[in-house]
Amino acid sequence: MSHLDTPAATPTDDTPAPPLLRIQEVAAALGLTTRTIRYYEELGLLEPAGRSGGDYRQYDPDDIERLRFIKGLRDDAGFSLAEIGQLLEDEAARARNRARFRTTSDAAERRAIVDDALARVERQIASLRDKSGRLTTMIHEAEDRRRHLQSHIAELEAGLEPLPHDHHDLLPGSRTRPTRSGGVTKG
Amino acid sequence: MSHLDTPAATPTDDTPAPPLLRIQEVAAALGLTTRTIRYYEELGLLEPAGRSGGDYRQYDPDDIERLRFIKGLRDDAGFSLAEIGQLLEDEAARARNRARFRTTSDAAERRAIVDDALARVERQIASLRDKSGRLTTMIHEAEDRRRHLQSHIAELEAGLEPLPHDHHDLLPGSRTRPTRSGGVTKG
DNA sequence: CCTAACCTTTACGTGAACGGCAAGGTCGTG
DNA sequence: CACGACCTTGCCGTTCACGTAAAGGTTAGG
Repeated sequence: MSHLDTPAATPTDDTPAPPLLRIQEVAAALGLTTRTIRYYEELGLLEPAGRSGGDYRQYDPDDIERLRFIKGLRDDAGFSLAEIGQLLEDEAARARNRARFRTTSDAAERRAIVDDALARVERQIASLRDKSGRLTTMIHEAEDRRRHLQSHIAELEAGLEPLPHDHHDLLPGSRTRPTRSGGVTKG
Repeated sequence: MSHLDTPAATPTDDTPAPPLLRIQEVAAALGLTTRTIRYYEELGLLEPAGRSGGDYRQYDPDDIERLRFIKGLRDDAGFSLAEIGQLLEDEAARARNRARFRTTSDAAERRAIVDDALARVERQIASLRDKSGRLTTMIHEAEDRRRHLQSHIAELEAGLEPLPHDHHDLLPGSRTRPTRSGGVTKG
């Protein structure tokens, strides 16, 4: 066993000892700030795998995954941190349920536990699908506008008269609208 | 009031004179507050169709549509009001372009204007699709978890031994996780 | 052992997105 | 014309999601 490529596995322990990262390494890897990560911990969204002798937070790959998931819910799905807390709490409940599941042998209770887990996951899915569906509607509306423009371009390319047919905006804005020259920057 | 259901169209004007609403009626119809609507106006996101003699804001159906669009971008897509301002500014640019379009007869310029409009709309679509795609990914992950649970239930219903096969979490959380008993409510 | 770079907690500051109140004006119905 | 319900602007307060600085402890390298 001279060609060991993984650091040094004690003979009595064959688990590869996961690499523990410090907070800034995690932050850099995920595009977050250390403050943000500590804030999420303060809210109870995650807890680092461990602490060093000098109380340094130590994060393992699971922590990274969890943080990546949180970031996804925040950026991609646009959930508030409170909502994310709910979703994660459901996950935690699932984990606890699995533990209980393994320690009981009552068939009915097992059934109840799994049913509960299923209900939780389906709530998550419904929540996500709801958002996705409404987003899709908005996309379709935008695509309608694009289709309209493209047919307009086709007319131009054919060298036709641009008869002012109904150009049906999905957004009003025809009647002289706010100039918006300054942008949203408020005073 | 008599049985006049549409206000009163002056004989010289055949456009049906759109119904003008006051701010609270609009707010109630859209599930917003009057404060929110005024705030959006302060940010330049919209401007009421007109004012009454006593400076009351008056909103027409186009305004309602615009507000509904804003609310959609905020709630469904999770955009910030600044981002929404950008998207609306694109819309405003489209409107201005249409005006320019109708006052020019230079084919090349017309082409340029429509091309610009198309580019803007495609930016909007890309922006929305990006969000939608990432959301869809998250849905698939959740569905994977559900499928797994369902197969688990099937096993139980068949009365099988629950051999602890790989239950592959997409979220870690196995290693004793934060209790989260208190919720996210911060002190 | 010394030092720079990193970490810790504590705490106050900030921008976004409103909530809510005050002081006064307007609208419409009796 | 009175009166209640609605509106106006102005301004300060609040919650969320962090930013940032202070005062000190830890870790890795020379």
